[in-house]
Amino acid sequence: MSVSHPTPRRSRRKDARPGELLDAAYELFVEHGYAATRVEAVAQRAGVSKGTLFLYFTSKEELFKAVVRQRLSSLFVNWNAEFAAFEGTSADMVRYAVRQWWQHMGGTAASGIAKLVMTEARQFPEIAEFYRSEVIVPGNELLGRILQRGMDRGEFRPMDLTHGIYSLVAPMTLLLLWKHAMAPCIDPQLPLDPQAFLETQTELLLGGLTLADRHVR
Amino acid sequence: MSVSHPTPRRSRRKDARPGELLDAAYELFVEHGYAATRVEAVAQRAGVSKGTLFLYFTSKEELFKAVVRQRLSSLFVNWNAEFAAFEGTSADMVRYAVRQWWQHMGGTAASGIAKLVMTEARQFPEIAEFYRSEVIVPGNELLGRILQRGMDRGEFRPMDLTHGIYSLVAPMTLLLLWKHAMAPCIDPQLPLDPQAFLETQTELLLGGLTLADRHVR
Amino acid sequence: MSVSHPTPRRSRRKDARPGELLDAAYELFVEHGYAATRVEAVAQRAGVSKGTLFLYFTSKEELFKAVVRQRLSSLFVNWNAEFAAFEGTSADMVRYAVRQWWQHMGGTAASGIAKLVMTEARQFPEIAEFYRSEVIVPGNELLGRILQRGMDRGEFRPMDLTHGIYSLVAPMTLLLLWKHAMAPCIDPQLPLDPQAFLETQTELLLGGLTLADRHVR
Amino acid sequence: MSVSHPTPRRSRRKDARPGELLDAAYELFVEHGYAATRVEAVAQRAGVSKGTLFLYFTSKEELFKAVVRQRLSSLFVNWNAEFAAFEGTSADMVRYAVRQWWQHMGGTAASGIAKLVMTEARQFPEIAEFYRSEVIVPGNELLGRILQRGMDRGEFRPMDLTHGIYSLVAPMTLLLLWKHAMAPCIDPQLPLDPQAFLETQTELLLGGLTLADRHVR
DNA sequence: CATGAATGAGACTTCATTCAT
DNA sequence: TATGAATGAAGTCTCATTCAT
Repeated sequence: MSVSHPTPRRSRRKDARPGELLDAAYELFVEHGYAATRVEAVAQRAGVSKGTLFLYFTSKEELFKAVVRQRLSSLFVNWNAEFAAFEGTSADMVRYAVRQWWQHMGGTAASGIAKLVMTEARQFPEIAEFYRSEVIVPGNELLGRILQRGMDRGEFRPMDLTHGIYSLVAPMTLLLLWKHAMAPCIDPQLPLDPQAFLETQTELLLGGLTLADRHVR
Repeated sequence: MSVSHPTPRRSRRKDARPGELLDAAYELFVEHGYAATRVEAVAQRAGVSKGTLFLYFTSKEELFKAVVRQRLSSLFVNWNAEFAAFEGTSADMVRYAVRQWWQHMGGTAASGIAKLVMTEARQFPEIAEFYRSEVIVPGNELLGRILQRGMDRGEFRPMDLTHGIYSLVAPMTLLLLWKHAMAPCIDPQLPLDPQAFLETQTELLLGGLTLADRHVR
Repeated sequence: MSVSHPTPRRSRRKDARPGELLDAAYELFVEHGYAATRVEAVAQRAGVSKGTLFLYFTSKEELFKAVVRQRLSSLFVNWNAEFAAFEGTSADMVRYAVRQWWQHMGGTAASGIAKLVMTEARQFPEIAEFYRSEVIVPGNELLGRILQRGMDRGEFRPMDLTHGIYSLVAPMTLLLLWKHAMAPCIDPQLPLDPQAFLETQTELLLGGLTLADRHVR
Repeated sequence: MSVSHPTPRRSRRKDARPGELLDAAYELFVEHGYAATRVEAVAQRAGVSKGTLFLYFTSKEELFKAVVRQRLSSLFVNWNAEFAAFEGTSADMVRYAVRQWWQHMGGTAASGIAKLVMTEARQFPEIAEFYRSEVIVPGNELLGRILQRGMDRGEFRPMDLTHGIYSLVAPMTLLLLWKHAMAPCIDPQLPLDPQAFLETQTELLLGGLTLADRHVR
């Protein structure tokens, strides 16, 4: 409202634009879904006109794909390295992985992407495929390596790897949905503390996975 | 043009119309989402004209709500009674509940409703509220009663009830999403046997929940 | 302006619509060209709304192609038969052909099509090809047959058939352009009586084509 | 950023700019028509930015008119003088005129202007009027003078001057259209050698026009 | 009841034109 | 003078909804 600095209407900042538009689009896509989001609203939120948006993205669909790409890229870039160098029990490794996930994905804006993909995957097979190869596959492989390490080292009991992986994925997925689909509508009535739930759940799973003193007696 | 004898073809099954429309709408809404589903396609699939649809549903939105309502209603009608009379270990009760869920919800066409609610809840708060009161609350209460019973009877160790409930809900949710959001796009590449997964997961949770005879089974 | 008969706004006449739209579109396309013609204007002139137009033609481009197709089709349907049965001098046959052309093409609304094709052929190769195969080729063949007949019968002197054909085509083309491109803009200042010109031109050509008493002495 | 020595690159050929833009615009207008030509494409082809174009031409329409004006101006500048001094038969004069036309108009890039006028005259009456006064009128008068000379000298038989003129104009017009409207689309299938056709056509007309020594040549 | 032709608001996208730098 | 980012009016097309038959 203050007109102190003469903010130029046509500020020349071509490099900043795409990011601003992407951010605006992300929020609106997550909130309203692809179809119900009007490109004009995206432009408006980014502080530019309709036409400007099309200067950077050739179509609404391209904008959408760009949003997903931007938010997902470099999600698993250095994770693998980190885990390769991990020293300690495999149980701690699982705990660490879950905590990392919350810090870099579940608890961040990136989580909205998951809801977006769930919601629109069927209309945009390209997006689904991208999500599969960029998130699901590397994520599953990472978790799989941890579980395998545990079995190899005699920390975890033998198990079906796929089931083990999805056991870890399930609570994460639940939280993503909760956060973006249910909570915004009915939040105060069904509270759920994500981190506490994640921790409890992890321990519960580890209890089932670890050999511990199960067969001791 | 000739109206010689009263052709009963037209009035074939007037009363069935709303149901046929609801079925057609359900399938299309699940497959394409609310926005991408055209009312004309619904009418066509139901074998009537576009105009006829508006004879039974005042608007697309009403049609959508009717679909959700129809699919959710009477989902928990007699479940509670069944469980109230249950005799046996609480672990078996959990196993039974999970199996029932698969039989009546997860494994059936009704499961699409979950995807629908996830995807459209934000656009239709009414739907979200309806889902909450008709599915989430009764479902949670049911599971809560089972877990409480287990604790009361000394079968399960003390736990935070909410977390326990969601531990059971998580794998179910994962499966619903898998089925309706990811699988249709990327199925063959990431196979997951739902029932086997459910069973494994249940046992894993029970292993963590049960107190005493952990290593017995 | 008279409201004698209660003309129903939504008169049900699905079969009449395409023709009305085609007529309206024809006039506007000829007058303003493809790009400068707005579909809404076409609809308006046909007395319907924008949406109605798209009920019958999937796009502006399809509408355009339909216009051309409709106006060109059946132009050469029975001409050939007529000419095959012609008896008389080949010179009379040429005169007859030119007169027929004026009656069925040059002097009618169909002539606007020619201008349309000239104008838009480059943006619509499909149209150009259609015009070639439906108009140019059959037209040229017809004229070619007449000239060949004249040569075979010793009425015309030997000539390059292609040049002969285009000699006949040239004045026709000039008239088409005159009518649709120049005349509407600068008419009163450069008068040209089409039929008289055609006749003069035909006789002039025939004078050059016929052997007559050229080599008599 | 450094302004050490005055870089003459930018001011390379300021004065050439309008000409380059006009050339680029001419080509694109001929190729795609007025509406389908984007000013950005013109600027790009001229090697400048969109903004620069508007420095020289206030609007797309002005650019178009400038193109036509430039190409038409000085087309008939010294022709008349040339013909006034002509010595020889009037038939040769006609042959010479036709050949000149091909050399300076029909066979050159200037011919595209005719197509442009044909296609866009209705949208730009100003252009039509300009074409009339700059091309049609002087052209017709020139041809008219030649024909009149022929009649005055007893070389040509009496004729309607207007018809005579258009008899000469017709094949030229046909060629222009052929070149710019049809040939680019359907060329290889309907070949026509312009110069040979022109010559044949001219002789044919002369045969009809000349009185006496018809059979001499 | 049923139909389906007709409507028109609204969405995406283009592109001539402007203007701060 | 030159740039090119930004604008916004205008155009094509979609689709939920209406209504005469």
